[in-house]
Amino acid sequence: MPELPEVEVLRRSLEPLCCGRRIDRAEVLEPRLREPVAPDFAQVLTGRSTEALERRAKYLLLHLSDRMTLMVHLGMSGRLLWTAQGEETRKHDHWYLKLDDGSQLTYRDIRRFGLARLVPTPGLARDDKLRHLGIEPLSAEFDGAWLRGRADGRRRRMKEFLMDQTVVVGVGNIYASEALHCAGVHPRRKVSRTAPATWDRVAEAVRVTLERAIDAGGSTLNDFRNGLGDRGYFQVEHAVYDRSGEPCRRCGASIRRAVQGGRSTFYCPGCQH
DNA sequence: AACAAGACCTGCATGC
DNA sequence: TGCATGCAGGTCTTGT
Repeated sequence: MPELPEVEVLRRSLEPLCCGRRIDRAEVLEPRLREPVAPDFAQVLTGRSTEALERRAKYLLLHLSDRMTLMVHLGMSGRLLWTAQGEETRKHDHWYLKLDDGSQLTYRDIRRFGLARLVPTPGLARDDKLRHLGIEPLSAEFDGAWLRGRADGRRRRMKEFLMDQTVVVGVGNIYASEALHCAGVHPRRKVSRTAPATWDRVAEAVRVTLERAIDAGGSTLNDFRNGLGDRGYFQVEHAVYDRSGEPCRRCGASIRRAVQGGRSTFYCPGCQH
């Protein structure tokens, strides 16, 4: 579910609600996430205050007092939900924080592919999850020349290349398909010897696609919600994702589904080359 | 070294 | 109604 736009939408919705508060209480209900939630999770969090909520790639970084950061990844089905008052916990609620205004931040994740890890803030950039991450696609340094430099001499295909988090972060299965359609580039195209002008189109398409998705509140296929439980609406603007058999809005050809790297890829055979 | 395939987990849609 | 199969937004490890 959550690629860069969804995580950014979540960050923006939560930031004003849960920063600048004291954590009165924390509780872990189910520690078995992708990696076990640390035994001292609740104890470390309790009493600290929340200072800022940052996003790096698909990770949320809740910076706390006393140089501690809570790093959260939503996996495929994770949600962070803010409620003005404490709520009964439900099935698949794995941990929650109670803040000093009576509000509550709950982590819910049906598939438990998510992650919640406490990391000392000074060493954050060297954390093994963050250390190898590539460039932020919405940063000023991200452009066609940068992508081309990373692709140099490789035989990889375009879609796998864009989804490689050590190259550029935040692009997952939906937005790789969408951005490549926007750029008119076939997902199976090899990255080697791709013309500079094509790289410029790809980089611009990634940027524009992600920004539009953020503006639309992200894509809600099944379960994505922002911090307030609201759906996103970018899925209705999808050009190719989950539209196999439907006509391309640009050229009218029938959208195709293929399997690439074990994942569904959607593309238009008429206008992607 | 690069790449595909499998693993992790639950729920849902589909077909018999 | 039940049961079996395949599929889902992401990493991470294993095997070729």
